[in-house]
Amino acid sequence: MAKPPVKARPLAAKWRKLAETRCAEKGERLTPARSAVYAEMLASDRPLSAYELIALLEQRQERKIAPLTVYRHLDFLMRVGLVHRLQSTQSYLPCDHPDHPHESQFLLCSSCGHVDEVESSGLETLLSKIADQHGFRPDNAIVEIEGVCDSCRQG
Amino acid sequence: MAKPPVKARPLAAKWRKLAETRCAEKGERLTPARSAVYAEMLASDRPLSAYELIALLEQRQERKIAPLTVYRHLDFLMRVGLVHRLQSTQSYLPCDHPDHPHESQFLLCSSCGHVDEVESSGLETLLSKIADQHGFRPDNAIVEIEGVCDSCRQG
DNA sequence: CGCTCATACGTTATAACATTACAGTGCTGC
DNA sequence: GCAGCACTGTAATGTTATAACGTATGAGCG
Repeated sequence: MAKPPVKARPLAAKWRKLAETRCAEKGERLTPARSAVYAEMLASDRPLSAYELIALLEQRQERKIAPLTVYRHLDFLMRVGLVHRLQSTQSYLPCDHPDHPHESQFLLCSSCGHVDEVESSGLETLLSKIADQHGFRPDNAIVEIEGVCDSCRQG
Repeated sequence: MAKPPVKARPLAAKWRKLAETRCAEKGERLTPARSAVYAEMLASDRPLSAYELIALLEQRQERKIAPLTVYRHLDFLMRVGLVHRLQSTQSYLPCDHPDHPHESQFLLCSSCGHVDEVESSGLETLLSKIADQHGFRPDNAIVEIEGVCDSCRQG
Protein backbone atom coordinates (compact mmCIF):
# COMPACT_ATOMS: atom_id res chain seq x y z
CA MET A 1 0.00 0.00 0.00
CA ALA A 2 1.47 3.30 -1.13
CA LYS A 3 2.06 5.83 1.59
CA PRO A 4 0.45 9.22 0.99
CA PRO A 5 3.08 11.87 0.40
CA VAL A 6 3.82 14.15 3.34
CA LYS A 7 1.92 17.41 3.01
CA ALA A 8 4.65 19.90 3.70
CA ARG A 9 5.26 23.58 3.38
CA PRO A 10 7.44 23.97 0.28
CA LEU A 11 11.14 24.56 0.83
CA ALA A 12 12.57 27.47 -1.16
CA ALA A 13 15.22 26.43 -3.67
CA LYS A 14 17.90 28.36 -1.85
CA TRP A 15 17.34 26.47 1.37
CA ARG A 16 16.84 23.12 -0.26
CA LYS A 17 20.13 23.49 -2.03
CA LEU A 18 21.85 24.43 1.19
CA ALA A 19 20.33 21.49 3.00
CA GLU A 20 21.35 19.07 0.29
CA THR A 21 24.90 20.40 0.32
CA ARG A 22 25.13 19.99 4.07
CA CYS A 23 23.78 16.47 3.94
CA ALA A 24 26.23 15.52 1.21
CA GLU A 25 29.11 16.88 3.29
CA LYS A 26 28.09 14.85 6.30
CA GLY A 27 26.84 11.74 4.54
CA GLU A 28 23.31 12.33 5.80
CA ARG A 29 20.00 12.14 3.98
CA LEU A 30 17.46 14.89 3.49
CA THR A 31 14.14 13.11 3.70
CA PRO A 32 10.69 14.65 3.17
CA ALA A 33 9.92 14.54 6.88
CA ARG A 34 13.15 16.34 7.73
CA SER A 35 12.65 18.85 5.01
CA ALA A 36 9.12 19.52 6.23
CA VAL A 37 10.38 20.42 9.70
CA TYR A 38 13.08 22.66 8.27
CA ALA A 39 10.59 24.44 6.00
CA GLU A 40 8.25 25.08 8.90
CA MET A 41 11.05 26.62 10.91
CA LEU A 42 12.17 28.82 8.03
CA ALA A 43 8.65 30.18 7.69
CA SER A 44 8.57 31.42 11.26
CA ASP A 45 9.88 34.83 12.20
CA ARG A 46 10.90 33.65 15.64
CA PRO A 47 12.28 30.54 17.32
CA LEU A 48 9.82 27.71 17.85
CA SER A 49 9.63 25.23 20.67
CA ALA A 50 9.53 21.56 19.74
CA TYR A 51 5.88 21.39 20.72
CA GLU A 52 4.94 24.49 18.73
CA LEU A 53 6.56 22.80 15.78
CA ILE A 54 4.55 19.65 16.42
CA ALA A 55 1.33 21.68 16.46
CA LEU A 56 2.20 23.41 13.19
CA LEU A 57 3.13 20.16 11.48
CA GLU A 58 0.03 18.37 12.75
CA GLN A 59 -2.13 21.14 11.41
CA ARG A 60 -0.45 21.15 8.02
CA GLN A 61 -0.26 17.37 7.65
CA GLU A 62 -3.60 16.63 9.31
CA ARG A 63 -2.28 13.81 11.46
CA LYS A 64 -0.65 13.19 14.84
CA ILE A 65 3.07 13.70 15.19
CA ALA A 66 4.86 12.24 18.20
CA PRO A 67 7.29 14.42 20.13
CA LEU A 68 10.11 11.99 19.52
CA THR A 69 9.70 12.33 15.78
CA VAL A 70 10.20 16.06 15.87
CA TYR A 71 13.07 15.79 18.33
CA ARG A 72 14.81 13.38 15.99
CA HIS A 73 14.37 15.73 13.08
CA LEU A 74 15.68 18.61 15.18
CA ASP A 75 18.70 16.53 16.18
CA PHE A 76 19.36 15.85 12.55
CA LEU A 77 19.05 19.50 11.56
CA MET A 78 21.39 20.56 14.34
CA ARG A 79 23.84 17.79 13.44
CA VAL A 80 24.16 19.03 9.87
CA GLY A 81 24.32 22.64 11.04
CA LEU A 82 21.05 23.96 9.64
CA VAL A 83 19.44 24.72 12.98
CA HIS A 84 20.46 26.04 16.37
CA ARG A 85 18.96 25.52 19.79
CA LEU A 86 18.50 28.45 22.14
CA GLN A 87 19.35 27.26 25.63
CA SER A 88 17.68 30.10 27.45
CA THR A 89 14.28 29.59 25.85
CA GLN A 90 14.44 25.91 24.90
CA SER A 91 13.56 26.74 21.36
CA TYR A 92 14.97 26.19 17.92
CA LEU A 93 15.73 28.41 14.96
CA PRO A 94 17.25 27.96 11.53
CA CYS A 95 20.83 29.02 11.15
CA ASP A 96 21.17 32.42 9.65
CA HIS A 97 24.77 32.27 8.39
CA PRO A 98 24.82 28.86 6.91
CA ASP A 99 27.70 29.35 4.53
CA HIS A 100 30.26 28.05 6.95
CA PRO A 101 30.28 26.26 10.25
CA HIS A 102 30.72 28.56 13.19
CA GLU A 103 30.07 29.22 16.82
CA SER A 104 26.94 31.21 17.26
CA GLN A 105 25.92 34.12 19.36
CA PHE A 106 22.39 35.37 19.68
CA LEU A 107 20.55 38.57 20.49
CA LEU A 108 17.09 37.72 21.87
CA CYS A 109 14.51 40.49 21.93
CA SER A 110 12.25 40.11 24.94
CA SER A 111 9.73 42.47 23.39
CA CYS A 112 9.02 41.04 19.92
CA GLY A 113 10.58 37.61 20.35
CA HIS A 114 12.82 38.00 17.36
CA VAL A 115 16.32 36.54 17.55
CA ASP A 116 19.33 37.79 15.66
CA GLU A 117 22.27 35.54 15.05
CA VAL A 118 25.50 37.47 15.12
CA GLU A 119 29.10 36.52 14.65
CA SER A 120 32.10 38.03 16.29
CA SER A 121 35.49 36.46 15.83
CA GLY A 122 36.77 38.86 18.49
CA LEU A 123 34.35 37.34 20.96
CA GLU A 124 35.36 33.83 20.08
CA THR A 125 38.99 34.71 20.55
CA LEU A 126 38.30 36.29 23.91
CA LEU A 127 36.27 33.30 25.07
CA SER A 128 39.13 30.98 24.15
CA LYS A 129 41.52 33.20 26.02
CA ILE A 130 39.38 33.17 29.13
CA ALA A 131 39.09 29.39 29.00
CA ASP A 132 42.82 29.11 28.49
CA GLN A 133 43.55 31.25 31.54
CA HIS A 134 41.67 28.68 33.60
CA GLY A 135 43.34 25.66 32.01
CA PHE A 136 40.01 24.84 30.44
CA ARG A 137 39.65 23.23 27.01
CA PRO A 138 36.46 24.61 25.47
CA ASP A 139 34.34 22.53 23.15
CA ASN A 140 31.44 24.88 22.69
CA ALA A 141 30.44 28.32 23.91
CA ILE A 142 26.88 29.42 24.47
CA VAL A 143 26.31 33.15 24.21
CA GLU A 144 22.77 34.46 24.41
CA ILE A 145 22.16 38.14 25.05
CA GLU A 146 18.68 39.04 26.21
CA GLY A 147 17.42 42.57 25.72
CA VAL A 148 15.42 44.79 23.40
CA CYS A 149 16.09 44.99 19.68
CA ASP A 150 16.51 48.11 17.62
CA SER A 151 13.05 48.19 16.06
CA CYS A 152 11.33 47.65 19.42
CA ARG A 153 13.36 50.49 20.90
CA GLN A 154 12.41 52.79 18.04
CA GLY A 155 8.74 51.81 18.02
CA MET B 1 0.02 22.91 67.33
CA ALA B 2 3.69 23.74 67.08
CA LYS B 3 5.35 22.92 63.83
CA PRO B 4 8.42 20.71 64.09
CA PRO B 5 11.56 22.63 63.21
CA VAL B 6 12.94 22.00 59.74
CA LYS B 7 15.77 19.51 59.82
CA ALA B 8 18.35 21.24 57.70
CA ARG B 9 21.97 20.96 56.85
CA PRO B 10 23.71 23.69 58.87
CA LEU B 11 24.69 26.84 57.05
CA ALA B 12 28.28 27.93 57.63
CA ALA B 13 28.55 31.31 59.34
CA LYS B 14 30.22 32.86 56.33
CA TRP B 15 27.33 32.00 54.06
CA ARG B 16 24.66 32.81 56.56
CA LYS B 17 26.11 36.23 57.04
CA LEU B 18 26.23 36.78 53.31
CA ALA B 19 22.65 35.64 52.89
CA GLU B 20 21.46 37.91 55.67
CA THR B 21 23.27 40.87 54.16
CA ARG B 22 21.71 40.24 50.78
CA CYS B 23 18.27 39.90 52.25
CA ALA B 24 18.67 43.12 54.21
CA GLU B 25 19.72 44.94 51.05
CA LYS B 26 16.69 43.75 49.16
CA GLY B 27 14.16 43.79 51.96
CA GLU B 28 13.72 40.02 51.80
CA ARG B 29 13.61 37.47 54.60
CA LEU B 30 15.90 34.52 55.11
CA THR B 31 13.60 31.81 56.44
CA PRO B 32 14.63 28.34 57.62
CA ALA B 33 13.18 26.70 54.52
CA ARG B 34 15.11 29.05 52.24
CA SER B 35 18.26 28.66 54.23
CA ALA B 36 17.93 24.87 54.07
CA VAL B 37 17.84 24.93 50.27
CA TYR B 38 20.82 27.24 50.12
CA ALA B 39 22.81 25.06 52.53
CA GLU B 40 22.08 21.97 50.47
CA MET B 41 23.34 23.67 47.35
CA LEU B 42 26.50 24.89 49.04
CA ALA B 43 27.29 21.35 50.13
CA SER B 44 27.28 20.05 46.57
CA ASP B 45 30.38 20.14 44.43
CA ARG B 46 28.33 20.52 41.28
CA PRO B 47 25.13 22.19 40.10
CA LEU B 48 21.91 20.47 41.12
CA SER B 49 18.66 20.22 39.26
CA ALA B 50 15.53 21.29 41.09
CA TYR B 51 14.45 17.67 41.42
CA GLU B 52 17.82 16.53 42.73
CA LEU B 53 17.47 19.23 45.32
CA ILE B 54 13.99 17.97 46.19
CA ALA B 55 15.35 14.45 46.67
CA LEU B 56 18.15 15.65 48.93
CA LEU B 57 15.82 17.78 51.02
CA GLU B 58 13.24 15.03 51.33
CA GLN B 59 15.89 12.64 52.54
CA ARG B 60 17.27 15.07 55.10
CA GLN B 61 13.91 16.30 56.33
CA GLU B 62 12.15 12.96 56.07
CA ARG B 63 9.05 14.35 54.42
CA LYS B 64 7.64 15.15 50.99
CA ILE B 65 8.62 18.41 49.35
CA ALA B 66 6.60 19.66 46.41
CA PRO B 67 8.41 20.94 43.32
CA LEU B 68 6.79 24.31 43.68
CA THR B 69 8.27 24.77 47.12
CA VAL B 70 11.79 24.30 45.85
CA TYR B 71 11.20 26.43 42.78
CA ARG B 72 10.00 29.23 45.00
CA HIS B 73 13.07 28.99 47.16
CA LEU B 74 15.27 28.95 44.06
CA ASP B 75 13.50 32.04 42.75
CA PHE B 76 14.16 33.75 46.02
CA LEU B 77 17.82 32.78 46.06
CA MET B 78 18.28 33.98 42.50
CA ARG B 79 16.41 37.20 43.25
CA VAL B 80 18.78 38.10 46.07
CA GLY B 81 21.79 37.02 44.02
CA LEU B 82 22.93 34.00 45.99
CA VAL B 83 22.28 31.45 43.28
CA HIS B 84 22.59 31.21 39.51
CA ARG B 85 20.76 29.08 36.99
CA LEU B 86 22.66 27.30 34.25
CA GLN B 87 20.58 27.50 31.10
CA SER B 88 22.36 24.77 29.24
CA THR B 89 21.82 22.12 31.92
CA GLN B 90 18.71 23.47 33.68
CA SER B 91 20.49 23.34 36.98
CA TYR B 92 21.32 25.66 39.81
CA LEU B 93 24.46 26.55 41.70
CA PRO B 94 25.41 28.95 44.45
CA CYS B 95 27.12 32.12 43.38
CA ASP B 96 30.83 31.96 43.76
CA HIS B 97 31.69 35.65 43.80
CA PRO B 98 28.99 36.94 45.98
CA ASP B 99 30.69 40.12 47.12
CA HIS B 100 29.10 42.24 44.43
CA PRO B 101 26.37 41.85 41.88
CA HIS B 102 27.67 40.94 38.47
CA GLU B 103 27.04 39.23 35.21
CA SER B 104 28.22 35.68 35.31
CA GLN B 105 30.13 33.47 32.99
CA PHE B 106 30.57 29.77 33.51
CA LEU B 107 32.98 27.02 32.53
CA LEU B 108 31.16 23.68 32.60
CA CYS B 109 33.28 20.54 32.66
CA SER B 110 31.61 17.75 30.73
CA SER B 111 33.86 15.20 32.36
CA CYS B 112 33.50 15.79 36.11
CA GLY B 113 30.43 18.02 36.09
CA HIS B 114 32.14 20.76 38.00
CA VAL B 115 31.31 24.35 37.09
CA ASP B 116 33.58 27.32 37.54
CA GLU B 117 32.18 30.79 37.72
CA VAL B 118 34.51 33.29 36.15
CA GLU B 119 34.39 37.00 35.68
CA SER B 120 35.80 39.00 32.85
CA SER B 121 35.08 42.68 32.59
CA GLY B 122 36.69 42.57 29.16
CA LEU B 123 34.08 40.09 28.04
CA GLU B 124 31.26 42.16 29.42
CA THR B 125 32.56 45.20 27.61
CA LEU B 126 32.84 43.31 24.36
CA LEU B 127 29.34 41.90 24.70
CA SER B 128 27.97 45.40 25.22
CA LYS B 129 29.84 46.59 22.20
CA ILE B 130 28.45 43.80 20.03
CA ALA B 131 24.93 44.55 21.19
CA ASP B 132 25.47 48.22 20.55
CA GLN B 133 26.61 47.58 16.98
CA HIS B 134 23.24 45.98 16.35
CA GLY B 135 21.23 48.72 18.04
CA PHE B 136 20.37 46.20 20.74
CA ARG B 137 19.90 47.17 24.39
CA PRO B 138 21.12 44.21 26.46
CA ASP B 139 19.57 43.36 29.79
CA ASN B 140 21.39 40.15 30.52
CA ALA B 141 24.03 38.02 28.87
CA ILE B 142 24.27 34.27 29.21
CA VAL B 143 27.75 32.86 28.69
CA GLU B 144 28.30 29.16 29.29
CA ILE B 145 31.41 27.49 27.97
CA GLU B 146 31.30 23.72 27.78
CA GLY B 147 34.54 21.76 27.74
CA VAL B 148 37.01 19.91 29.93
CA CYS B 149 38.48 21.42 33.07
CA ASP B 150 42.11 21.53 34.05
CA SER B 151 42.08 18.66 36.53
CA CYS B 152 40.21 16.36 34.17
CA ARG B 153 42.74 17.15 31.44
CA GLN B 154 45.63 16.38 33.75
CA GLY B 155 44.08 13.21 35.20
C1' DC C 1 15.78 -8.93 -9.00
C1' DG C 2 15.95 -10.28 -4.20
C1' DC C 3 18.77 -10.17 -0.13
C1' DT C 4 20.93 -7.73 3.71
C1' DC C 5 21.98 -4.08 6.54
C1' DA C 6 21.88 0.38 8.28
C1' DT C 7 19.16 4.34 8.81
C1' DA C 8 14.83 6.52 9.31
C1' DC C 9 10.24 6.51 11.05
C1' DG C 10 6.24 5.46 14.12
C1' DT C 11 3.89 4.35 18.63
C1' DT C 12 3.49 4.09 23.41
C1' DA C 13 4.99 5.13 27.67
C1' DT C 14 7.52 7.71 30.90
C1' DA C 15 11.01 10.84 32.79
C1' DA C 16 12.44 15.50 33.81
C1' DC C 17 11.51 20.28 34.36
C1' DA C 18 8.28 23.99 35.68
C1' DT C 19 3.88 26.56 36.75
C1' DT C 20 -1.12 27.56 38.09
C1' DA C 21 -4.64 27.81 41.47
C1' DC C 22 -5.96 27.84 45.90
C1' DA C 23 -5.75 27.15 50.97
C1' DG C 24 -3.44 27.46 55.44
C1' DT C 25 0.25 29.59 58.59
C1' DG C 26 2.55 32.92 60.99
C1' DC C 27 4.89 37.39 61.34
C1' DT C 28 4.28 42.54 61.69
C1' DG C 29 2.29 46.60 62.70
C1' DC C 30 -1.75 49.06 64.15
C1' DG D 1 -6.49 41.21 69.10
C1' DC D 2 -6.69 41.35 64.39
C1' DA D 3 -5.91 42.99 59.62
C1' DG D 4 -2.69 42.60 56.06
C1' DC D 5 0.80 40.43 53.81
C1' DA D 6 4.52 37.40 52.82
C1' DC D 7 5.70 32.61 53.25
C1' DT D 8 4.58 27.75 52.92
C1' DG D 9 1.95 23.68 51.58
C1' DT D 10 -0.99 20.61 48.53
C1' DA D 11 -2.87 19.07 44.29
C1' DA D 12 -3.21 19.29 39.68
C1' DT D 13 -1.47 20.34 35.37
C1' DG D 14 1.47 22.02 31.65
C1' DT D 15 5.81 21.82 29.06
C1' DT D 16 10.08 19.77 27.46
C1' DA D 17 12.66 15.61 26.39
C1' DT D 18 13.90 10.63 26.17
C1' DA D 19 13.50 5.31 26.48
C1' DA D 20 12.22 1.08 24.53
C1' DC D 21 10.68 -1.39 20.87
C1' DG D 22 9.02 -2.57 16.38
C1' DT D 23 8.19 -1.46 11.31
C1' DA D 24 9.42 0.66 6.83
C1' DT D 25 12.50 2.27 3.46
C1' DG D 26 16.36 2.72 0.61
C1' DA D 27 21.28 1.80 -0.86
C1' DG D 28 24.62 -1.57 -1.99
C1' DC D 29 25.57 -6.02 -3.76
C1' DG D 30 25.49 -10.96 -5.44
